[in-house]
Amino acid sequence: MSPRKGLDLLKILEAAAEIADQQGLEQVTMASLAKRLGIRSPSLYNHVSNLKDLRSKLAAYSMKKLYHMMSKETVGRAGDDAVHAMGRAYIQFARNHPGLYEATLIAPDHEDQEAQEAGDDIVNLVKQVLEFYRLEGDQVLHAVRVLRSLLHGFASLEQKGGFGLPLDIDQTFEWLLNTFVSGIHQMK
Amino acid sequence: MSPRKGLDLLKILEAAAEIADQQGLEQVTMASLAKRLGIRSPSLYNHVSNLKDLRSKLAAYSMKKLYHMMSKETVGRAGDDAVHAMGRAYIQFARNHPGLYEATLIAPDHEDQEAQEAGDDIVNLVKQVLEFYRLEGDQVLHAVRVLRSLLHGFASLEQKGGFGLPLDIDQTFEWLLNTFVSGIHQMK
DNA sequence: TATTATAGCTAATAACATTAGTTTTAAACT
DNA sequence: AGTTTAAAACTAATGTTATTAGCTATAATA
Repeated sequence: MSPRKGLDLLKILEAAAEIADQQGLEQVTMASLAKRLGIRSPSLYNHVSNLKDLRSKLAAYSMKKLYHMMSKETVGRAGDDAVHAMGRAYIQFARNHPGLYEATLIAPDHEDQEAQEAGDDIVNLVKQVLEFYRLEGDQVLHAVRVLRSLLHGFASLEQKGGFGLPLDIDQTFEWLLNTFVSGIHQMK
Repeated sequence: MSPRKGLDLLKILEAAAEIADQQGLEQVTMASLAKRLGIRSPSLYNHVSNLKDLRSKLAAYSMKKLYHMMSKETVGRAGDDAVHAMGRAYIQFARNHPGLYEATLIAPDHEDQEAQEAGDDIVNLVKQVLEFYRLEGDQVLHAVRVLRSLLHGFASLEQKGGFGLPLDIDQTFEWLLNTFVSGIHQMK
């Protein structure tokens, strides 16, 4: 009836994001995405070069959203308070957007400039928050890695249902953040 | 020329494990596995009921191997020493068997008894190691979750190339374990 | 108004998982 | 030893996927 829908990359990624969050990242296929957009799957190749490219673009899209969430909650805060706020924002994002969170972990294609940058932005944000503690030399970078490991590990295990035990999960998360900050203070 | 090869589930899983470690978990398909075993893919259905079942069985297989590595390195050790040894064993496994490590994270099918048990074994092992610290009440369970989060987060990020920075990764890992144990001591 | 780049389309191919139905062999039982 | 049988292999076929090639129509531009 009407070729030429007003499709652009953003609308495509939003549709992909919905599928990912509702049905899981692996359900984001050229076929399912085309169906949701009301077009035939070969038409998608006018916008992305293949499935891998789509996933890479979705990764960049997701990381930007995550970065936005994290930075929004971190402004006006510092030290332990900022670490807690940032951590909660991270976990909240993973809970609200399970599919997009998965997408943030897609191995960053070294070709893809945009995905690369989005990842760097997040690292720099965390680094900025941890500057507060005035760690020496490389210590800040180690701390960034450790905090990322904690947050990602927690989010990933929670998402996969890895915490089978009937024990308050939010309490665990507070415990986790406290462990980290007390570890940081110790390092000095 | 010769139907009736001496195939059994173990040999099939070993072949699947090789593919996973060499080419990535997503490359473990009915087609590639059959080719490696020298049979046609429909024949695999005499041993597993479908691809999902194969992946679930591979998950159980992987968790058993991981458990074995971890427990082997933990006997005869206690406290901080045991935590470090266990942590190193975990990371070593993820490095030596990237595909199998991915497989340990396959969402445990609630049907699959064996995968369930293998997961419980690991949790119990970690718990046993942390009993040393004589934490109160639910604290041990929180600690188990936090340690798992740390280890998994680190392994996963390292595997995905998430630590882009040119900074010694083993040093980060020591930092991580130290943070954890110092956090634990703090909790008491 | 004529041109052109592009966003959609259909048709076709190759890879995959899976099912149905068949053959063959190794073991189990007369 | 000879017969039966369950299981492990097979071929053939179906449906889904990603992807490429080539066609068509339309929206923007000249």
